[in-house]
Amino acid sequence: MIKAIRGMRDILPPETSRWQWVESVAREVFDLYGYQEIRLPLLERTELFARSIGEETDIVAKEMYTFPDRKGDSLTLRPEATASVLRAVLENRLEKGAGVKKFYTLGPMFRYERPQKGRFRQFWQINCEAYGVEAPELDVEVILLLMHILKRLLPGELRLLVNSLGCPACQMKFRAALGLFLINREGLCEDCQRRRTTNPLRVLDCKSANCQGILHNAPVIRDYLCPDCAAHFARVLELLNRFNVAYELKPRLVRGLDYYTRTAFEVAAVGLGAQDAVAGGGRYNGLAKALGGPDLPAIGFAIGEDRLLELLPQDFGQDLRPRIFVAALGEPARERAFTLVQELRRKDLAAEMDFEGRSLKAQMSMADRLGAAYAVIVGDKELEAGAAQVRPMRNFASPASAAANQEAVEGERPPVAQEKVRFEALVDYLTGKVRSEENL
RNA sequence: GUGGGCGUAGCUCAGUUGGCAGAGCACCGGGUUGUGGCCCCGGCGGUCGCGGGUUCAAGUCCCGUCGUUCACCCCA
Repeated sequence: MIKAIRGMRDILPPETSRWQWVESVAREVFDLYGYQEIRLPLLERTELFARSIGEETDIVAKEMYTFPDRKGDSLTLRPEATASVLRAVLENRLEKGAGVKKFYTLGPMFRYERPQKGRFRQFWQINCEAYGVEAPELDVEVILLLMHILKRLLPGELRLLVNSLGCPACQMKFRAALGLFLINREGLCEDCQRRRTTNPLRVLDCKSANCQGILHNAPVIRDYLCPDCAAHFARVLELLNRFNVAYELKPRLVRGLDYYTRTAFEVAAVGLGAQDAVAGGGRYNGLAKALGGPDLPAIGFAIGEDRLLELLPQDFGQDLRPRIFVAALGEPARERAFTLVQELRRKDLAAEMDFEGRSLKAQMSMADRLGAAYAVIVGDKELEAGAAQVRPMRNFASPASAAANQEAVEGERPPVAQEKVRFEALVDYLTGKVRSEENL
């Protein structure tokens, strides 16, 4: 048997309905904040990611699905969406004009990593990007939007972590100071000794307790922010306070992509294991220019949809149960039932029936298992009488009442209010019943 | 890329010192010549991940390999 390749999984029903639910909520909130959807190719020129994410990052250096196409051009399955969105915006001149330009997109990303809890080689992101405005109000609006989506979906506690990474000038000063600090430190773990040269910022959020101890007196980026960056960050925090958004200042928060500037944030959740970041984002004012475009302020975030789904309660999702199950006995009745099912569906009522000529008992059992609200029974007797039996199916909701019922009637079938309804009136009768119940 | 755990029925898992491959759930049928939840009876269902080796005999021991899972690393 051929199986799915490593790190790639099938998302199956009923799980898919939970995904649809999440996506519909996200779309609603995006609408509310004035964001418009943009749909993008999954493949881009390798150069796009190398230049935007950073040659030295792990993502580019060892985690991309990169291969030559038939012509020999180097292509890459997108490892993230930001670079693609910006490319599309610049290519189509969407940044032109006054005001903030707001976009969202969602879909699969690809990274060649070792799979583990909450980490897949194909994973899904819900992505938000806003361009053209430098004001800290936009930073806050984007964070509010993110928290809005998450709070509508998740009952559990979320931690919003916030930091400022400054502008390139601040970063240069800070890197120099950090490098100086690290160069004389003894006792850093093996990884950090490597990071010291490859990616010094990463040393800051090493998980080793030992390293954290050593880093206790390390320089903090906040002390290296230029007056503009400091003012921007102060304003962001002030507004978060004003809107009662709980956050934690995390001076050591750095992000894995080189393009971030100023505001950086992350949302962590409990219950996800080691991969506890549900969403992350920040400002990336320099990226458009780095890609050969204009000077374009930008900010955005990505939600890890797979991880988000992991946190959702099991009963989240749409009700996919059919309203009506039509049980038929004998060939003429099946013929009638098939017509009835189509008529119900034309009235937008979910209806099902059996095509295999199974016993009435088996069909009733199917109706129950599918969760139908009503079973319609059609047999020779009903055809002759010109009226079908309509049986409400949800009388025995709880196992307790089922047991009580069983004892009460002692061997006899529990009394169910089963009605005879003439075929001509059946569709209207059923639509009426179901609609009135749904409005309760 | 590194380290540990685990691969047996559709699912969750048992399987003793190597000796006839099991249970629960699910599914199908019957208990009711035409009525769902519970209960009772019966049935279907297996390349024991794959390849090699040791042995009279391997799900069990050995080697390899693939997958999976958790952690490191990294990130959503």
